[in-house]
Formats: sequence, C-alpha cells, structure tokens
Amino acid sequence: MAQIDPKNSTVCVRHNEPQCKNCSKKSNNLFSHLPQEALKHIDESKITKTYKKNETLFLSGDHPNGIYCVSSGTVKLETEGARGHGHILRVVQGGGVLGYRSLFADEPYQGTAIAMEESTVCHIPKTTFLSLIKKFPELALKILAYISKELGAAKGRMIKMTDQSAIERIAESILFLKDNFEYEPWTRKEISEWAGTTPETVMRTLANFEDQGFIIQIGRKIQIANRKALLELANLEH
Amino acid sequence: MAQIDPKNSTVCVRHNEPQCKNCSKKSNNLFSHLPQEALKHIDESKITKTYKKNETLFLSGDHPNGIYCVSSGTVKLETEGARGHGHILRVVQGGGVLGYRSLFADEPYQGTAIAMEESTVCHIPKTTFLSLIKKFPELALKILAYISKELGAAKGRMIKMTDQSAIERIAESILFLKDNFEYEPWTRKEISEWAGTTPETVMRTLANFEDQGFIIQIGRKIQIANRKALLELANLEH
DNA sequence: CGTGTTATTGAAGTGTATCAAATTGCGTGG
DNA sequence: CCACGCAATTTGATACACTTCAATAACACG
Repeated sequence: MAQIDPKNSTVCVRHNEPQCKNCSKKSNNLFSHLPQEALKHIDESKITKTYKKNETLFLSGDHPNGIYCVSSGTVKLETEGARGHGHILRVVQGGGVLGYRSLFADEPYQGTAIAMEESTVCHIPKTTFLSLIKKFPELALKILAYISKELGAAKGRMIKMTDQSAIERIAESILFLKDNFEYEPWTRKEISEWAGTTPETVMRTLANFEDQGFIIQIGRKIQIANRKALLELANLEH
Repeated sequence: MAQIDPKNSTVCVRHNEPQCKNCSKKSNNLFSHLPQEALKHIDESKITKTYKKNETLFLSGDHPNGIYCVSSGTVKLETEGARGHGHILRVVQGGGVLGYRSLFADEPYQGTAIAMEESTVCHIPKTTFLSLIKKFPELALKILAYISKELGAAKGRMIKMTDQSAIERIAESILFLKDNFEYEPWTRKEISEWAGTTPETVMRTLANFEDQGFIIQIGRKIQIANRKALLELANLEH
C-alpha cells in the first residue's frame, strides 16, 4: 500500500496512517468533541505525509487550500523580517493545527512551516474543513476560541517586544520553550528568533544567567536552576 | 426624549437609537449578510449608549459578557506595558466591533476601551451573539476571517517592532493613522503609543521628516507631503 | 571525513530611551 | 467667555543596552 513519489522528497501515505480519533484524544485538539462519523469523514479525505527534519510543509507566500494537523513530531512556523532576521511565530506538536489563519483570512501564508524533526502531518482539504464548520457550530466556536487565544498571545508578545529588555525576553523565552517543548534541542539562534534578538545577545545573556546561578549549561543544553529568579526577570525587573 | 442618568455619566438610550440594518450597510461589517429578522433580533436585545470623549467602555481585566459594536465615533483599545508605557492596540470606528476576542477566548479584557470622541456604541449580549453564530454558520466564518486578519496584522506588527527602527515605525504609523483615520487629531503621545516608541522620539523624527520635506506640520496637525518617501522608509530602507 | 552551520568571544558604534525643564495649548470650571 | 491648571509639546544633554561586524572554534550532518 505504501507509495513513494520520487519527484517529491516526502514519504507518502502508508496503510497504517494516523486516524483522527487518536489525535482527537490529545489535549486541546480542535476536533475532540466531534462525533465519530465526522472524524471518519476527515480520515477519508485527508492526506498524510511524513516530513524529514528541516523539510518544509509550505512556504511563506503559498496559498492555502486546507489545514495541516500535526500527528507526531514538531513543526515550527517561521518568517523573515525586512532585514533578514528570522522570527519563530509558532511551534506546533501532536494534535495541533497549522495554516488555518491564512485559510480563514483568505491570504497567502505569512510564514514558512518547517519540520524540526521527523514529523507526520495530515492535510485536511479546505472543502472538508469548511463543510465541517458549517455542520458543527461548536467546532466554529472552538476554532474561534483557539484563534482568539492566539491573537491575545500575539498582542501580548508585541507589547513585550517593545517594553521589555532583551534580557527579560530571553529569560521568558527559555522558560517558555523549556516548559512547552522540554526535549527540543533549541539552538541559540532559534532562541534569538523566538525572543526577537540576536544569537550573540542570547549567548552573552545565557552566560550571564549561568554566572548568577539561574541556569546550567551543559554543552548546548540548558537546565533551569533558579526558575523563580527567571520568572521575576521575565515579568518585570529593572 | 433624551434621558440623562446623573449617576452614570453616559447619555442613555433615545427613541431614535441606531438600528443594526444601518450599521450592516457599512463596509466590512460583520452582520452585513444576515437576514433582516436576525438584525431585528439584535436590535431588540442590544443596549445603546453614547460615550463622551475620554470615557471608558470597559477596563482591562473586566470580564466580557457581550460584544460592542461602534455605531458612530471612534474608540481606541489601549493597554499598559510592564514599565508603564501605553500601547494602542486597535482603533475602531462606525460598523466595527470590539471585545469579541476576549469573549471567544473566555479571558478578561486585555485592554481598556476609550472613546476618543463622542461615540455611540451598542452592546450585544453574549447569549444573543452566540446563538446567532450557531444559527448562521456564515457569520462564524465571517468572524473567523475578521479575527484571522487581525491575527495576521498582530504578528506582522510584532515582527516590525523588533525588526524596524523607530524611524521606520513612525513613518509607517503616520501613514497608517492618516490613511485610516484622516480626521482624527492624533497626539504625539498617541502616535508613539501606536508606533511603540516615546513621544520625544516621535517629535524629533517628525521634525526630521519635515526638514526632508516628507511632511508639513501645521501646529499639531500633520500633512503628508511626500508619501512615496515615507512608504519607502516604512517598507525598508537602511 | 569534509563542509557548512552554529557557537563563542571581542571590539566598536549608535540609535533610543531617559531625565529635566521650559513652553504651549487645550479643556474645565468659574 | 475668560482664566486657570494640567497635559502635551518641545528641546537639550546624557547614558547605555544592544546590534553589528569580524574571526576563530566547535559541532552536526551527509
């Protein structure tokens, strides 16, 4: 049953492809309250692919024709600012969705989606997704809640980008990234792209944190040693 | 017929209060494709108030129990960063809605809504609004499009806050504010709160723009004299 | 095993915030 | 309608946090 398309560098659907009912059990999944028949409907129309590390799901500027649902692995959504600085907008793991904002806004993708590790991702066609929303108003409300929370977070981040110092943003970033993606080996560059600063500043700040006993660096790994101090820094402090 | 409630500094409902069918004709209004009966349903359950200049509709931290729809006037949504710096998150005029994000996310308001001039605003109860969404899936999709565009704009602004210089953000800000709210007498402070900088930097930058012939300042008013130059600055430039 | 990316350290420059003080202008109340 | 008071504007001086550029070292990946 497994088909390999040599022109496309992705591994195609296998006979044991992920089923929506499994993803729907994951916490905070959009589809968790849909009836079985609806999940089966998605199963039938979706396309599942496994992406290798650093492979892209879609590019900034592409036009959406469906949404992506991450079954396993980790996918980051990143974009490039005017001066060539990268920015990580979101990081999505199992059960999370991707690409819905552009779909609803009817705009091209704002960022490029890249698998940070081998990841299996389902693509649900636009027509299937929209008809589900029309059929199940609770789904619409759930998506609205999902997007609304993300909008709140985006506005909060925006304010922090101007109000907080680089040190504060870095403190908050390593806490956030460690808390939500514990086993992800974040590079200094990626931390800077999340915190909105440069790798050099991250470097020096981390060294500074280590001197103060806030963290322990083992090679490239970071261990939180004094969460309270970092939290204080992140929330405010001179 | 006009009633004044001395305890509440707002002018209360008049017999000629605004009707939804009028607002629905305004461009980009959320309710523009709803049937007449639905609009009448909103008319019956909404509460209309006229706010004086600088009066607040709701405070940051308040809990939403409906959405606000601006009938006339201008309302700004602002918030205060950790270090006391104000930020203007949105500006809403006739036909626009306010407070829906917090409602859907089930979170307290993220900002304080303030009338920038005498403004008439309708408040639609949560129950009415949610039942409408469940009844009219197209409304849900329209709101999704609305929020999605706002989310895109918020992310874009976030990136610009870190990537662009203060000069570039100010150039972009005065273009945006002039284009969208031509007759609003923006103060230097408000411009700084939109651009994410300080009033002093706005001052000096505007003086600089005037020296270069990009704008003309007449008292506190700003006239765009060289749109192209400002656009170039805003989009990129060293 | 090589090659390109990431990490690391150093030095230098500067864009902006910050603080202070004077002036103007607007809104409010008398 | 005028006068008052407070907020916004304006200008100057200062400081420093951060970016930028550069060059080497260490690592990861094919």
